Amino acid sequence: MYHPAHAPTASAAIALPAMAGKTLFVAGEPCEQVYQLRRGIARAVARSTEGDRQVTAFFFPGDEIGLPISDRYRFSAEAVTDLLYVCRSRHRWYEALMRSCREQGESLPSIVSEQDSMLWRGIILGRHGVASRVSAFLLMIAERLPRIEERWLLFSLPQIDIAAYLAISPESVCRTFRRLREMKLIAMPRRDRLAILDRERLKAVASGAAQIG
Amino acid sequence: MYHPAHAPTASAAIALPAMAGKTLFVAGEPCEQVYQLRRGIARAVARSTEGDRQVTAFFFPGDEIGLPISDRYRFSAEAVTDLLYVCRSRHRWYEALMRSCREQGESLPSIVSEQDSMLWRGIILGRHGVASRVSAFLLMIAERLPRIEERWLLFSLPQIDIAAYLAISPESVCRTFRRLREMKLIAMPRRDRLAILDRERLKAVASGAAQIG
DNA sequence: CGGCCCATTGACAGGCATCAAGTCCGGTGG
DNA sequence: CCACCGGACTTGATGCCTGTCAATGGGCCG
Repeated sequence: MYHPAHAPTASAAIALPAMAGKTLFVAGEPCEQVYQLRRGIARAVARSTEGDRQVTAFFFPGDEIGLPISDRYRFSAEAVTDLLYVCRSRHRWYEALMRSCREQGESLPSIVSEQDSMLWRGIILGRHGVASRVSAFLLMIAERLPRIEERWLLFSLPQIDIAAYLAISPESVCRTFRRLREMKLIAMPRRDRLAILDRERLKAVASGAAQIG
Repeated sequence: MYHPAHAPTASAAIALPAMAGKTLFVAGEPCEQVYQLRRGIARAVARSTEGDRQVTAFFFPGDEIGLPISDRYRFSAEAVTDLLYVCRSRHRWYEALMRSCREQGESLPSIVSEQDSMLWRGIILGRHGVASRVSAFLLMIAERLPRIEERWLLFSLPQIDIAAYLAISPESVCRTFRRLREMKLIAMPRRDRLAILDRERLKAVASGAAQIG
């Protein structure tokens, strides 16, 4: 059915749909709701003053988007694929937070999860070399992509969004995918199919220890 | 006496000293304490598997370091300059969190602060061009550096650490500083003195709208 | 005074962004 | 069913940026 994430889930609620490309909320708006993703992939988008658009995070089923820890959203959220999601009010989210805080012995998993995604992007962007960034990215999201069969994952992210996330050009993303395919580290028979063939060597590339091509 | 920052402050406690370079805590250790900085500058350091060292954040007086939202520290913390700091136990921090949460109408400023620092680094690293990164960095920290007189700030960060934060080479940091000086956007008569001479143009460079040299 | 670390400057090579075409694919309408 | 179209992906050629290496300068401390 659906599978229980680390954050408390109001599973009785009916999930709402959103089409690919739709904006869930915009940075700067007062945050009255927190969104929990049930199906599909969403992205966090930051726009600086001059049209400079960056994708700062991707969200997957189970993730909570737009935690109301501040009074306003700190990024915009958009649907990458078609989505299903549920909303909870700011107030109810806080009640759940307090409860889970007491029960789980003083830790705040939902907040850690959001923070990790930001910390991770910083660390990936801190690496030098396109191959390193792309490989690290693949290893990161491979764990969250839905599995089709044996080793095939449903990989429905446009390269454009990957490029905006990794702060490299779409052409470089494409070229790097090709090299990784040629080296048999990954397989991508179709646009939306991915398989990690050699996790160890991919890790080596991600850490900068191994070269490409 | 008791001076209400965004996070409750136990100002009666005697501040502890730490020499420049000392490690406050190491990533992965269970976090039993949260550190509040009173004086000096500290850095967050992330090490990936293979000696790859990145500075993921800088901390300034008033900041809390190592929030125990997880059960283990997610980065290491080191003193950049000589420090004064106070410690609070995990448990007392949670009590204060709960209290401030109720009083301040459901928002968590200390957590927002930590998250913002990570979000910001990601956005700065997402920009292309060394000039852009350095300028954005200067604008960001200028607001937190202690003021000596009129427009002079005490700028006690080694360029090595700036380079590790911005994920560029120390040489590039140095060259960019020189160009910014030549363009009269900033002034640095000494290693540890900084003045922002033309904030608007510096913003233009940071956003990528203006070129350098 | 000497040693060390950091900052500085120059020369050079390589990587990646950019520009420009061309291809593939799904969707739409005839 | 097919022709068309637009967006995303692919591929190649080119130039700039920036990392790297190397050497020098400068401040601090012992």
